[in-house]
Amino acid sequence: MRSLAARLGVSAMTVSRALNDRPGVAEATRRRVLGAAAALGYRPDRRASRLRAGAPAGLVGLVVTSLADPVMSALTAGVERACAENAARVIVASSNSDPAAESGLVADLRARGVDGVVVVPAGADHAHLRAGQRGGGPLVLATSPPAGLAADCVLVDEVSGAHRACRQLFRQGHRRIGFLASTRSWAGSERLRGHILAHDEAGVPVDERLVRQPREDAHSARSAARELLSTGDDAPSALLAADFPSLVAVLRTVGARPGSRPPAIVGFGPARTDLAPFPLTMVSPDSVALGRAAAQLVFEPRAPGSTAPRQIMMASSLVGPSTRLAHAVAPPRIG
Amino acid sequence: MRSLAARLGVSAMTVSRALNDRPGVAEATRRRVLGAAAALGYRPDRRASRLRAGAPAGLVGLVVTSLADPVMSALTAGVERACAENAARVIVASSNSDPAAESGLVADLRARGVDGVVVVPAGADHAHLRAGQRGGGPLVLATSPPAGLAADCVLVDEVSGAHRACRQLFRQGHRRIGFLASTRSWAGSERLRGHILAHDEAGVPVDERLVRQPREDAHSARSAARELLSTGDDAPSALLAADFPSLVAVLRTVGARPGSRPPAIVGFGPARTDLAPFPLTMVSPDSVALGRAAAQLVFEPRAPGSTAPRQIMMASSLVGPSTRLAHAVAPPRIG
DNA sequence: CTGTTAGCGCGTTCAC
DNA sequence: GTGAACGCGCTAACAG
Repeated sequence: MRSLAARLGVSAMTVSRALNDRPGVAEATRRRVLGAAAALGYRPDRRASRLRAGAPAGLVGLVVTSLADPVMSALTAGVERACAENAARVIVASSNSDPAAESGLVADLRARGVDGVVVVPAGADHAHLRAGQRGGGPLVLATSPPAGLAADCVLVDEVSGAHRACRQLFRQGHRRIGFLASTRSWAGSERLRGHILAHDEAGVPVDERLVRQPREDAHSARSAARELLSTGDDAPSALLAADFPSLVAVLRTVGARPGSRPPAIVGFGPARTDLAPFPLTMVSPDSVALGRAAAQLVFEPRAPGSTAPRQIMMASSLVGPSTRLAHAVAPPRIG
Repeated sequence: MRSLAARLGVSAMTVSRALNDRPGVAEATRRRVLGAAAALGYRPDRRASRLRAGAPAGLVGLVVTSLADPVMSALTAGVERACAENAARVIVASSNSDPAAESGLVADLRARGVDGVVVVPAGADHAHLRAGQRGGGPLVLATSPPAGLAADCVLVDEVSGAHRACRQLFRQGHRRIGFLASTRSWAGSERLRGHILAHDEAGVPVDERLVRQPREDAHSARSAARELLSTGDDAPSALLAADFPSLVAVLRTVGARPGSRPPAIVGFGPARTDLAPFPLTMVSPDSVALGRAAAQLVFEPRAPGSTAPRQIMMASSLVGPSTRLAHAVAPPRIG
C-alpha cells in the first residue's frame, strides 16, 4: 500500500480512504487510486485493518464431529449461508468425535480471532469446553443441550418428532408400536419420551417388551432388532427405529424375511426414503435451518451473564412414502 | 500481553519468549509467566504474530459449488484432514455454481491471507479465476481441468473409470451396451471416451443408437432414457448412466416396468448401491483422497513459472452389488 | 480535501 | 538473561 501511495505521490491515508469509499477524497484522486490499484493488482490486507480497528474478524468457527456425515454437511451449509449474509466466512474443523481434539480446536479457532464458535459436541458432557467460552465471542452448541457449562444451543425437537410420528401410527390403526434405539444419547432418550407421550395421549399402555434400548453400535442394534421383530403374534405392527444403527438393523432384519408382511417403519435422520424397498417414514430435521439458527446466535450474542442461556428448538418434519420431497437439499452430483 | 507483562513486572518480550519456548529465559521466569498466563486465561493472538512475521497464515480457502452435495462434503473432509496434518485450518465457502460469486470468494479469501485456495469450478471456463492467481499462494482446481488459465489440478480419471466399467460388462457377456449422459461437461465427455475405448478394445463397434447425450437436467434425461430403453429387441442389455440425472432417469424408467428383466446399470458417483431395488454398479471416485491431494498441491507449490501446471489423476473404483463396501465414509448419523 | 502521528498485538534485532 | 526500539499493513484521531 505504501509503495502504491508513493508511486502516486500521495499518502497511504489517501489510498486507504479511496479504497474504502470514505468521504474526504477528491473524485479525481479516487479514480487515480482505484485505477492504479487495479493495474497493480493490489488487494488490501483485511487482517491488518481488522487488527487496527479492533473490528470483528468476520470469521466464525465450526467444529463438527465428522464432515462426511450428511447431517453435518447440511449443518455446515446452513452456517455458511448465514455467515455469507453477514459478510463472514466459516472455518470448519472436524473433531472426529474426540472431546480433547474438540476443545483444542476451539482454542485454536479462538486464537485465530474468530468472532464466535459453533460446536457439535462429541460427548454428553461439555465441561471441557468451558475454557473456550472465555475471551472470545459466543460459543453455541448445536444438536446437543449444554451439560457442564452454560451456553446457547440449537436443538432438534426430538420429543415432538417422535410424538408426531407415533401419533400418526396410532391414527393408521397401529396398536403395538415398537421402539428401538440407544437412550444413552440425548436424542435417543428424547425420542423415547415422545414415544411414551404419544402412548399416554392415545390411552395405550406402553408394552415394555416392545421397547428395546441397545447400545449405539451395529451389533447390539442387530440382535435387539431380531428379538423385537421375532416376538411372534406379539410382534409390533409398527416401530420407531430411533437411531441410525437401529434403522439399518431393522431394514436388514426385515429385508432378510421376504414374504412376511413388513412392519411400518419410522426412521430418524436425513430424509432418504429410497433407502428401503418397502414404505419407510423418516422424521427429518432441517439441519440447514439448524445451522443457520446457530450462526444467528453467534451474530446476535446475548449480553454476557445478563440472562439465562438461550435454547432454540427446531421442528423436524415427517417425510413419508406419500410425502413429496421438496428439493431443499441438492441432489448428489457426479463429479 | 502487555498487561500480563506489567502484572509480572517483566517486559512483553520476556512473555513472548516464554510462551513460545524460546531460549533466553530463566526457567523460574518461564514458569511464572506460564502460570500467570494460564490463570488469566491469556491466549496469544496468532493473527498478530503472523502479520509481524509475514509467515503463512495456516489457512487454506476452499470454494465449492454446493456444500450439501455429498461429493463436495467428502472433498471438504479430505482437504480438512490434509490441512489439520499441516497445522492449518480450512475456510469453506459455497459459490452456488455462480462463476461471479466464485471469483469474488477467491478474492475475499486472498484478502484474508489464506496460503492457497482450492476451487471446484462452477463452469467449464475458468478465465475469471486468473485474478485470483496473482499475489497469494497457489490456486488449485479440483474435479475440473483448467480452461483459460494455467493452474494445478486434481481430477478423477473418468476415462479409465468408464473404460473399466464397460470392460467388465463385456466380460459378463454383454454386447449391446448403452451410454446415457450429457457430454457437455468434462466428466461426461471423458466417460464417453472410456465407453468408446472399451468398445474398441473388445472389437465391438459402437452402435450410435445406443449413445444418447441429453442435456444435464432431469427432463431431457428422462425422455432420453425412455427412448434408449424402449428400442425393443435392439434394447441394450446393459448401460452406463454417466451422470446423476441420467441415473435417476434410468432407475425410474426401469422401476416403472416391473416384470421385464432390467438391464445391468452402471452409475457414476458416490457409492450408494442401495439406491435401487435391483443390482447396480457404481463407478465411485474417492473424493476424500481427491480433497487431500488438492490440499497437498497447496502445501507443496511448484516454483512459479518453473514448470507446466501439474495434473493429478485419481482412480475411481467399481462398487458393485458383490463388492463389500469399506466404511471409508462415515454412515449417516442421526442427530 | 490531504498529510501526520500514533498504535492494534506481536516478533525480530539489536543493545544492555 | 532481559529489555528497548522498530516495523508488519492498516486506519482513528487530529492537524494543516
